[in-house]
Amino acid sequence: MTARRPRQLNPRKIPRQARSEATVRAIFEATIQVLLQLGFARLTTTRVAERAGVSVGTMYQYFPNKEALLHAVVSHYLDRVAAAVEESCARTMGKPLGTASDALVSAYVMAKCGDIAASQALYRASSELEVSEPVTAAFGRLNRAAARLLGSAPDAAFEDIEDVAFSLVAALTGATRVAIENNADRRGLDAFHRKMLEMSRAFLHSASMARSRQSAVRDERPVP
Amino acid sequence: MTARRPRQLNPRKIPRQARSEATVRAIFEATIQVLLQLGFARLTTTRVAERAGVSVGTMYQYFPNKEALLHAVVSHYLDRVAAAVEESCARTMGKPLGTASDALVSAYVMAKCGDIAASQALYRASSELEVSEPVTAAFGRLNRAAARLLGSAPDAAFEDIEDVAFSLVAALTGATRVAIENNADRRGLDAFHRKMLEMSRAFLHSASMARSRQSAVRDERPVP
DNA sequence: CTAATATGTGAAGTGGCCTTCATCTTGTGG
DNA sequence: CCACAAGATGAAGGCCACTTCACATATTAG
Repeated sequence: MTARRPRQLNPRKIPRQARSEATVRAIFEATIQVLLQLGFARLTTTRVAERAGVSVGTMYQYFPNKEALLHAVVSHYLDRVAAAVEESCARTMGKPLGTASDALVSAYVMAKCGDIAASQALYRASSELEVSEPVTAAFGRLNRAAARLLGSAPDAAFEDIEDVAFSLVAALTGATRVAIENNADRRGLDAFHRKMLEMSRAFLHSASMARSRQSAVRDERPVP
Repeated sequence: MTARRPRQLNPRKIPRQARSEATVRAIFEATIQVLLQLGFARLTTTRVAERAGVSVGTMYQYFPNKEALLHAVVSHYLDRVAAAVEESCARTMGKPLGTASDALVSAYVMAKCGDIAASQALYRASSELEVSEPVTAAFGRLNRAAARLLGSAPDAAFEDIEDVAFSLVAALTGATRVAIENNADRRGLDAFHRKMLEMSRAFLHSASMARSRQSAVRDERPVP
């Protein structure tokens, strides 16, 4: 419940030389690799450092503790996904509903499937260990982007955009998670992608039509 | 990947007297409570035993290790959810597509929301700690039940029932997870429930119509 | 080139948690 | 009522991971 942060999560020191930047990158990648190969339960600071080719002490120079490490890795990854979706939404503002729907779905699915290994690894990490805050933040960004996009479609009108956007994004993100966890091969994911395009379009048209019918009865004046 | 099971997961002993059955129940409930109040990372065998009002040794008489405990709790919970959905599907076989869709969605959402606390707690646990096997099993049951249900609808025909069922169940389960994790109040969940009913109907009708159009073109002979 | 600063090292300390087992208590069949 | 089985106890062992810190090495500035 309470998003308490009893521990320091900010980097203890920021990289100033090229050498240390490479170190931090190596630690990031090592974290994902360990997560993938050994799972969260067997991810230890020593193992990550070893895999990254640095000593444990080095790791603790940039991340005050293990939790901060996971937090950083998850946040960095979610940032990229959210940014990709936001950008796609921005490019599609004002387009018809079907186009907007496709853009939203494809941007998300492709961002997640661009690096399936990383996605799988981070689903494992993000689920537990108090990293729920960056997950919630990223979800909020998707939610807002979707709501704005839907609101901008000229051929649609929703009476409860918030609920529609929430449900759509929940279905999209949740289903993608299930698909990636259960069905990692490209073929299955392609089929899944197509079905999600269809599901989103169908849902949005249905939700939009419901409004049209009602508004046509209630008041006739067109939207400004 | 490999579903290795290096550790014994079966109960070390099964309860024979009423006393011990109560003990096991108490341990189950204590596990959920600890999970909810302290999170997975701080769930320890000692704490669960303490909360259950028994000693650690007692716990180890029924569960050979911590992992087995979590496995048992998660499996038990998922069994109930899967059974509820299967039963609802069985009752709805042969009904029109819209009815079937509603039954599937409502059965799942209500099973999950019946005990929101437990659902939240178990989402935390099931994500990590090698309990993915019961999750996969339950998902498979839902998937098969959905596929059979869709196949039985007299007013629908799908060219790829497997993909449709998979995507629908993925969206349903994934979205519900997101909703429960993000949005625990009853009001929001009710709105979510309604939207999922709408999404499922819209998707299924769309997927079914696509088939109708194609089959009408390709061959005219009715399905046997 | 030298001092100052940034970065890297890894053995050792510390604490917590899982698990065991010798022993005690409670229930049951004869 | 007794003996045997089932159930319960919890202190102690052992293991393992996180984290620290005194010291070594590399880089940069002047």
